[in-house]
Amino acid sequence: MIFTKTLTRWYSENKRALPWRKTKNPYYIWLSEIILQQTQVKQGLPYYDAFVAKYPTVFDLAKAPESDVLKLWQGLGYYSRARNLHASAKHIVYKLNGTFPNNYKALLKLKGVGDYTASAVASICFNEVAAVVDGNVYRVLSRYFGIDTPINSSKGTKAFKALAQELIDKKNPADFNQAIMEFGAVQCRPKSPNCAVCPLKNGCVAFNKNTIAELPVKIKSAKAKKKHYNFLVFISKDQKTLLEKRKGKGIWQNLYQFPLIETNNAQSLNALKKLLKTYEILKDTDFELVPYNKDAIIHKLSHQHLHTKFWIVYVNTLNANGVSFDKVHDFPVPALIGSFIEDFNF
DNA sequence: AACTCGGGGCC
DNA sequence: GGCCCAGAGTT
Repeated sequence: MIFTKTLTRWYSENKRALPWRKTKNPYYIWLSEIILQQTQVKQGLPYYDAFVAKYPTVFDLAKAPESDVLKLWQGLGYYSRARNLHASAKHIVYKLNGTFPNNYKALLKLKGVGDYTASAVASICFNEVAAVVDGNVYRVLSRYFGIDTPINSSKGTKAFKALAQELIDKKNPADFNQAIMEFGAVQCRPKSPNCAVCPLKNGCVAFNKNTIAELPVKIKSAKAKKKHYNFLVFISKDQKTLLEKRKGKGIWQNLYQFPLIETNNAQSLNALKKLLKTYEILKDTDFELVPYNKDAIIHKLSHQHLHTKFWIVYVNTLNANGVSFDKVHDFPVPALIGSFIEDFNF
């Protein structure tokens, strides 16, 4: 088909030189695909290099403590990717005897590997004819074929997967999959795509009907909820502070933070001081409370806007859980906390 | 089918 | 402010 041929030719002439394109080692391809989930190449690239340097093989990754893996992942977001990456590395090493899964069905069983990643690794490393469907593929196909089925409806998911599977180059699935994604990222961009020099514009329905800007169609997601976070930055006279590990289901699982008080609205100095007097750690001890930032820092996540204040709590001593200032940098923390730690200059 | 999970970059 | 990004897992 002309679409498939044109795309693979375009790719051979225009592909970017990226480190994971120099190898077919499934460990490296898997690693790159996990890092690139919901993440642009520019943002993921330094993390890929860092992981390859620190964990050159799946055995090195499997041996590492989870906390080290999260530390290296710090700042990239979607931390379940790091936790699942590590868990799957351990599974491959200790349950599969270090033999990497070598087909779509087996890859799909790994934690953190869904339809997209299983297809990507299977096609790139093992030449399996498994079409990838990511954000780029949705965009390219919806425009070229003029499809307005919402890409995030169950109907759309199935339809685009089937279409991609039909179009994939059966002789060279690896290059076709990478070609259509690269084309979406570089040429058929979400905003201001470069239609002027597009090799597919003659057959592109959206280009010819001038509906490029309307495609792909996507069902809107709910607006982000506003939350109020008050972080307590304890400072003791012997240069220690407190960090706690986040547990349970929510954001930043297994990362560390300063003790947090979530409130329904912004707190004044006096209101927070009152709250702290009943706070377990401070029940019978004197403390001094000083706000660090006057205006709340608004940290934006996909589904939450965190209106954040850091409060410095001066105390005489801390219990055995106190963390020396020079150790603070060793903990994996969310970007929001990391920025504070840098700014505060522990 | 809807919701949750990050952070950065663009308009 | 809204949208997007080499998506996956849970409810």
